[in-house]
Amino acid sequence: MDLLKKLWGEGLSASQIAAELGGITRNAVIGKVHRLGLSGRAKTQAPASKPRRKNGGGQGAGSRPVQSQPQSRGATALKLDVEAIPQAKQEVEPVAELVPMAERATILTLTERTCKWPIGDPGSEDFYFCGRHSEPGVPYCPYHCRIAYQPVNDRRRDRKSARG
DNA sequence: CCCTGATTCGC
DNA sequence: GCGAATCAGG
Repeated sequence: MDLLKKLWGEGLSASQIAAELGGITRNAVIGKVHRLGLSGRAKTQAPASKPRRKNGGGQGAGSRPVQSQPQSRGATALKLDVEAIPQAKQEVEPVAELVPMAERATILTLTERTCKWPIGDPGSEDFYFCGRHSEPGVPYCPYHCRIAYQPVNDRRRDRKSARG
């Protein structure tokens, strides 16, 4: 079965699907979705009267000088090990997590550049992802990067010293 | 700025 | 048929 069709049906965005499938761009996903005739989703643009190519009479799309752009588009697969994240979190002592509602992310809104640090109990309604900006390809925001990549021993030492 | 889908068009 | 480039909207 076409995973693409499935995911699209699930309501995932094109970029999310592209990341999920890996190796393809969101353009490819959209293009395919269109060809499959699945495009009609929660249409954001009802009026189909949107003349593209403000260029004029040229071939707007196909004739751009693609030269210094071999494949460094958005083709990077997300490949986020979401399942591994909660486990890593267990090693972290209760951090005072507090992400503004506006910045929070759900599994559906994570992208290459959103922090995927899980907050709250997975499965609960209070569960969400940090969602703050991270460098493209980097799973966490700077703040959570420090936590995530900090040696476990360091964290434990930190805690032990508090006991006495 | 970042993201979204839509469209066009060379391959 | 595929997908990159481009566009347009949020």
